[in-house]
Amino acid sequence: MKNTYLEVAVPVPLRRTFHYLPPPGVPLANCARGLRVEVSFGRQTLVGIILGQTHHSDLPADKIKAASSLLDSAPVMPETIFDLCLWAADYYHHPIGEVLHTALPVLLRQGESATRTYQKLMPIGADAQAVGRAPRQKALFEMLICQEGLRKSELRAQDFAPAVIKALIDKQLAQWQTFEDKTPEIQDLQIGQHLTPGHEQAEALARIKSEGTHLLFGVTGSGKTEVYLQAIARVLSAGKQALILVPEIGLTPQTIQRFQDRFKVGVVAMHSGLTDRERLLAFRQAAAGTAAVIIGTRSAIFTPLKNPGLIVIDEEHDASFKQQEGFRYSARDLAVMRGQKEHIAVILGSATPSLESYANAQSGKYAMLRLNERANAAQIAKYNVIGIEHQQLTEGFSPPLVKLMQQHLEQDHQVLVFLNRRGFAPVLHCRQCLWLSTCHRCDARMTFHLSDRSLVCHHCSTRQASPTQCPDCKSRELVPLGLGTQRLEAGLQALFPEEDILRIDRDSTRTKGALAEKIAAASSGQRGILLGTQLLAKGHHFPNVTLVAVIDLDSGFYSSDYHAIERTGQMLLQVGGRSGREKVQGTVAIQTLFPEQPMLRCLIDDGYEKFCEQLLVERQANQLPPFTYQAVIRAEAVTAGNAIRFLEEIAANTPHQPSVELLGPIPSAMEKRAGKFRAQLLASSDNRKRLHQTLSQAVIIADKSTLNRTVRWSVDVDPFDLF
DNA sequence: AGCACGCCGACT
DNA sequence: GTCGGCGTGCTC
Repeated sequence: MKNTYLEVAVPVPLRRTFHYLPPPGVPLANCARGLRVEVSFGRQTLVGIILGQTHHSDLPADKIKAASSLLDSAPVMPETIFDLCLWAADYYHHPIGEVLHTALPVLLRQGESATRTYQKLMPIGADAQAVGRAPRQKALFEMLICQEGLRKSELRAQDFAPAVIKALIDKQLAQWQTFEDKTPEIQDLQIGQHLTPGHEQAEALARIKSEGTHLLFGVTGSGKTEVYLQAIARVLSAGKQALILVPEIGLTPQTIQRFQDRFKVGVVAMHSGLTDRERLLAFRQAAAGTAAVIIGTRSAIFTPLKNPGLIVIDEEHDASFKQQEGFRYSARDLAVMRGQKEHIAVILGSATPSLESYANAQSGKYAMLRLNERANAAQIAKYNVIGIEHQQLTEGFSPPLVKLMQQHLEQDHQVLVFLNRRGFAPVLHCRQCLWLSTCHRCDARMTFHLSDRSLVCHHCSTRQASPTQCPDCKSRELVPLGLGTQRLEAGLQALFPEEDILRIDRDSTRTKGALAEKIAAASSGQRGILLGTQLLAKGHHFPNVTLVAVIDLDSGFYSSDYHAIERTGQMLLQVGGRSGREKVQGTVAIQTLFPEQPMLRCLIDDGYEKFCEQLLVERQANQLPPFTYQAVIRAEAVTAGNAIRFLEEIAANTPHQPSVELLGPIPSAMEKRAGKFRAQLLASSDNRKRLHQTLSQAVIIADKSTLNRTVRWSVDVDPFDLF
């Protein structure tokens, strides 16, 4: 009779599984797929997951260890999530052990029980005579029999001394047994009052099927959230659960509150602020069906649901849905795949959908649901492009912009000034010898911060005191070059001495709660100037802002990465959505050196949809995604040249596939970052299957390379950007 | 990734 | 003489 081994995925960065014998005393039949086992692996003890059983192993039988213990009696995740992980490991070419690991809360990775358990003291036998004469022991024993065991809390309530309990156990008349907590049934949901849907919202709701992916393309203020809420209410009334994913920046207490207000009970949030214990609790509640609505960020896509009904991805274009290191999955794409596996509906919502989702909706792969009207008659922002080629700028502001700002302020409105660059100036410069403040760990300039007169590298966070004289020529003529938010703040102070100015960026919101506080102050403010970075561009609405000023568009619009223009277009529309309210039209003023840039004109004059169409034409002409598929192998090494050499080895040894192109390797746009030299190899093809075959082969070469000792590398399928 | 083994430099 | 640097080999 041949040996049967367990095939176990272990959390190590190895693209293979390991064979173990069942734990001592555990029958093979109990070692089912999806159960966790504790195994000794090399000199360490790890928690692995059983993938299956096999009769074959390349290893001699005496080299195969037995697992030390079985940790579950039921799979830690439902079959569908398990399958999703297997699919993701394959699709993203990432080690299966690490993928399964990321799908579990930390405490489950460490071996904690997946279900809530409690201990009960159970009687052995039923013969009260066996107790003898001890009256307390006899009373306890009789009570154990008629109550079918007692929990610790019940024993305490009945005042049984520990010595009495111990005596019964010693006489072998009672023992502790572990029971699984019976999870309470889903509470009676009280769904709050819905708003009356507009006709577009009603139509969108009517078109949401019980299965399939839907793109909810709704302009800002068109009431996407109300559509989500009512779609969720529908699945809840059918006794099912809903999973909502929001961008990292969007999971605010207000967002959670909005769902709680509508659904009263059973709303569970999964955010970075939770402790490991709280995360496990949320995971169990979702898995047991006691949580009706689960709201979370990227990693919540792996949350098991007992009765899955709907997945919503809000702001589906947002970068935070793509993990940018290690296991580089897209939670949005996994959501679509999960929806297929669980036969439930997926709603991707955005005012500025990603090109790929838009294209999928146009081709009919997703159902397109449009919301074109803003609720309560609010108007779409007006765009005002200010060419600054021939303008004399004062601290970054052109005269027409200053005038415009004055007008809005005089009407007691707020003005939001947007610049995606924090600090005072992006570089410090010596007038005498042309020295520039560069970072020694990165190929980048160090940003000058005036508040503490420091130089900070925004790529590796290196901070040093700003020199008072040039390190090279000792001249004292050091001047800050360029604009950052701190400098704009000073400039605005001089231009508008009477106005309140509130700066909101990562530097001004370091301390916990500072961001929420400033946002609240900004939303309730009556008049004045708000100034900030990306932080301000997302999510929050400022009802009294009527003018948004984009100080420098050009750094985003012109980039070697073809994704940049799409992102900048999304940003322009998103900042427009921050402003205006009922009956007051918002204005977005944009300063640029190229006011006639065709794509900018297209976005402003014809709208986001035409902008997408136009970009898709260009992408098709240039054979770029979504018309082709891409993957990047990224590498970084402390030693210059090692990353490139490693990728050259891969490029040279990976068998060529028809229609698959390998481009590079090339040094990354910023070759040195945080002391590491970085390079990348781009693979692209119009044939997804062949691209993945190539990647599989490339990964084998990479694993075999002797350079991979000193090179850190990862595969990035469907990269979000090419830097 | 960890973790151990193993062979060459500056110190109690 | 040792403590410890990180090269390389392996993990069922």
